[in-house]
Amino acid sequence: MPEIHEQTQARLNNLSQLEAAGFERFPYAYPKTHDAAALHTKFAAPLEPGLEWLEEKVSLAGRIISWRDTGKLIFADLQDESGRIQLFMSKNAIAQFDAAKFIDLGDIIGVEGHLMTTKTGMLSVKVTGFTPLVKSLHPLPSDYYGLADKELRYRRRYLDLIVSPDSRKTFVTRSKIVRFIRNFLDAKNFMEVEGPTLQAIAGGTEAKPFLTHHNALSHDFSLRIALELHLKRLLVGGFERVYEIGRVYRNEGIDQTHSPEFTMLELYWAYVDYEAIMQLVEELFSSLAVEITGGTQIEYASQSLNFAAPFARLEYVPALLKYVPDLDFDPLELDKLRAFCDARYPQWKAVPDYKLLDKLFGMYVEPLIQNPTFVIHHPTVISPLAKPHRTLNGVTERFELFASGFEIANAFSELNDAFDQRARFEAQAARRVAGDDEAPELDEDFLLALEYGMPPAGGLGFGIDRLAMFFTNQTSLRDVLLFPLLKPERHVETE
RNA sequence: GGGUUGUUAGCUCAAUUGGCAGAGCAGCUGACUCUUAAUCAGCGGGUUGAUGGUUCGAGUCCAUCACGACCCA
Repeated sequence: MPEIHEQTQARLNNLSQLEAAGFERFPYAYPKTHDAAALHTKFAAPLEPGLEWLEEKVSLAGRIISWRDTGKLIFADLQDESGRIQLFMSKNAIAQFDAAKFIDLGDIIGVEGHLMTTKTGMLSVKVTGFTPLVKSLHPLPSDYYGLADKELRYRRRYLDLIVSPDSRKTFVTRSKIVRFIRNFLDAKNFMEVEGPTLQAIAGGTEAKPFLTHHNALSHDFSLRIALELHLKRLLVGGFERVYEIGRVYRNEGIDQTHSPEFTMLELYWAYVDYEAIMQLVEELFSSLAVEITGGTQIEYASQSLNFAAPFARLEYVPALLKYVPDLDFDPLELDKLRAFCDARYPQWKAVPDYKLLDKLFGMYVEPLIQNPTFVIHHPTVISPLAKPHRTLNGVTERFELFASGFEIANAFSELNDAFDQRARFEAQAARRVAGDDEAPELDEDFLLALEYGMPPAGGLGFGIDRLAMFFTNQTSLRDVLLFPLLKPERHVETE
């Protein structure tokens, strides 16, 4: 049994006192008529001092986050989802006034009364009756200092949300972003669908999957690492505009831009190519910027980023040639690239040849990109699901949107040549056999679908979380995830 | 995986060279009918993340471990 802390005991005693005064311990409902923000909107400051609107009957419910007892008059602040409002509790207006001293900071209570202003003109609820709804058995973090301990903020997000209005606002904005995207796509006649999260073969990108086991089927499954391959099956099935917003899982490390579980959006649009998707992305992101921030110029990590369409374009291979020092040959000749890198970047000896391209791009080009920019025409070897470029050799009709030095979207004209796709899967499978545990195994089931014929299509994927970082000006992914993955605290065994 | 760094009361933080573990808020008792980080008087509250070591003496030094943060790969 955990020891009962002094402060918890005091609150339990107060709960008993409230019960003795005739209050229920755990009431079932409370009839709210208003919330705090609506009242502040209706009665906007500045207000005259000493007003009293007897006819403005209100009832509110929320958490007590501040309590100033001056004897026969108590001022308290009530916080509900919308905001805060001051309670004015006068002994001669409340029958149960003496029981109010058993209310603790952090308790959730309901109040009824009418509106008034104080001597300083502050809008308050003059309380005529109150109902304790639930007692908080622990003190809240200081309302003044907030919750500074990041670990505690992540582990007990509810406390962070109670005491940090900024944190609460971040998650409200994130929700708005997702809603805006859904409305945007629904207006363009995209259909939202849901693919399986438990998959026999986790494909659609290269990442190490989480493994799990289904008992009744007696088979191991992977958690999905992307949404791609099942959405494409739906194009084969005849849906022409589909999207999914869903959680994907990648068994990799955690840092400021990576989380083992995160939310992706992928969409597929039949009969268009990557140019149409680029226009869609420009329209979506610039209108999203306006929706969330009021304009296309957004502040992120002390830079100003311009999300006004059209976005700049930067070709992948020419960018490498321009920005990688001493690179004076076609980097698609991987043998030469290997020798070049072995001489200059010995730390990459273990990096497979084809990944050197992205290593160089990440080192020399990505950090240069601040304003939203389409990087286009990625090499085929790093784009196993993208259609070859219709005129350029060795590259695909692909683009990635970068901003502030990192990727925020990835899209291409989708490969629908089943033979080409099979060859690229075989190359991945060969790497898997050679020990690359991020390379997926050959997905025969998906190839069969492609063999029935997938219409030409453009596809797009982006991480909702990283997008939320941009539009809430957060530099850590954890701060836009309500419950970021943390290692469980190890409690010392008592026996 | 490597480097740096953090963990002290419910919360936010102190603690000099290794020398009695402290403050503010929160809590408890009392006062107070216009406060808003309310104020005033008094009182409690600690396995200094864990384990071991050095030492007359460890929050402080050393080792290992746990959980974070930041930087790098």
